[in-house]
Amino acid sequence: MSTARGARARARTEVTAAIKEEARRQLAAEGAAKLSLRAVARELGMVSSALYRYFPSRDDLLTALIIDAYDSLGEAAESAHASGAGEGPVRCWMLVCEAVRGWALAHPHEYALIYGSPVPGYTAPSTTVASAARVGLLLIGIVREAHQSKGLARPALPAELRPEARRLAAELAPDLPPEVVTALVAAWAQLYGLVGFEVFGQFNRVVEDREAFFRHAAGQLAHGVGLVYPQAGDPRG
Amino acid sequence: MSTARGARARARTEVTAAIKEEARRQLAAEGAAKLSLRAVARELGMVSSALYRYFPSRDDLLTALIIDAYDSLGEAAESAHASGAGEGPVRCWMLVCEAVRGWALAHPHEYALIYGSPVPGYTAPSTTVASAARVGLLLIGIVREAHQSKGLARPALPAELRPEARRLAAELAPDLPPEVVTALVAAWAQLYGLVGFEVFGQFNRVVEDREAFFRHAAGQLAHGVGLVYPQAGDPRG
DNA sequence: GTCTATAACGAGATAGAC
DNA sequence: GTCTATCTCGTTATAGAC
Repeated sequence: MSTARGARARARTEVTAAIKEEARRQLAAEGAAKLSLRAVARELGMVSSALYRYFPSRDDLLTALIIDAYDSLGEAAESAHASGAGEGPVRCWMLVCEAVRGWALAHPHEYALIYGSPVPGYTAPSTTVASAARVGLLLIGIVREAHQSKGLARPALPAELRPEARRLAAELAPDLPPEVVTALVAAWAQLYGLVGFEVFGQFNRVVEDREAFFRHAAGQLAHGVGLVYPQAGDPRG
Repeated sequence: MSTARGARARARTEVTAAIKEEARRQLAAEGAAKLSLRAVARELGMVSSALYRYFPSRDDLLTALIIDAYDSLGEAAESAHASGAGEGPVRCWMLVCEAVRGWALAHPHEYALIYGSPVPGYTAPSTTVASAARVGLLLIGIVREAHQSKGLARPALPAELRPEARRLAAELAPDLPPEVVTALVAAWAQLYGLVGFEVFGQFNRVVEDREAFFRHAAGQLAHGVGLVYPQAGDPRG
């Protein structure tokens, strides 16, 4: 709010950061279900009641961690996307998918927090949706770029799914063909299936070269939504 | 072991079942992380130490619940598969996928137990692998049937993934083409991505007609592993 | 042999008085 | 912000009923 932030505000953000950092440590050790304000306070040498000046409840601390996790993942995906600017939609798709996987492997407990089992007794407030949508918006943007440069095939769509496809397109990307939006939502879920299986250990003793495996599967997902490698002499400027 | 089981053995299995039932109730209410032997015992009117006659530790109770969940899912998938006998591999694939989804929606907490975030401090013993493999073996069997009746296309496979594909085929299904086995493992993970997103609420306010959406996505997965609808005059007897 | 009950341990959470 | 009394937990040792 003020350009020259006072020492008070600075101290507050520092303590807030320390609380979240310690909470993330506990998340890794005990899981989200056992996250306790008291334990965080003890570890920080504070008294539990003091924490309530920073987070009104345990659930608010959880919400803050969830938003941070979504934003951290979103930033990783966005910077990967930016690094592929001008190299075409397929390349961007791959970079974003690999960024999601890389972030998840580097932050397995935060990944579990946002894409794993729901925390019993906790329901995320709508405050989280903006951060949660970042990767999805990025994927939509990639497909849109391909669509505008005519680099997008039309996936098949059975008649029974046509009403739902129209709904999805109207909700998420009215400028894109409904078949594409539908395929994109499916690919989105499937991407997290691949990542989740690797992060949660389902690929242990099954898949060895997980990076190559993932690269191939992510490429197949791109194909499924209609992304194709740019033709020689493609119309894009 | 004995054909005429005595009253002792019968009582034992009954108490064991009651313990697991109550544990499942707690699983739904509080999550696996907070599953407590004492609470189970209290609810059953027993004393906590008595439970140790049935389960040597809390982790063993958890393991039993995990095996039961895998077996329950496996049975659902297997009976769906059996119901489609003679209707061709694509039909069987769809039936199994829909059975997995149906079971997961009917048992969300048990689904979270086996395919959600790992339980902190718990690592599943190798006792669980046989039950955990049932759905996977079913999918392999479907693909094998298609392969034997020449109803299987060969998916693409980049050179970089060829060694891993050979490893996977040797491990999981030496009689099937490595490209197919690789695509199958990817489809397997992607299937659980679709199911997990629905069960864990990621599709809330996004996908409305989830059954039709899933059916289509599962059909695309079948296509991805090389399954094709039987041709007119297909060579299968 | 098979089970349940009592009691206890060490560790941690929790509620409330001060 | 501190202290304490009272909960919870997993687990074990022991004793006794059937």
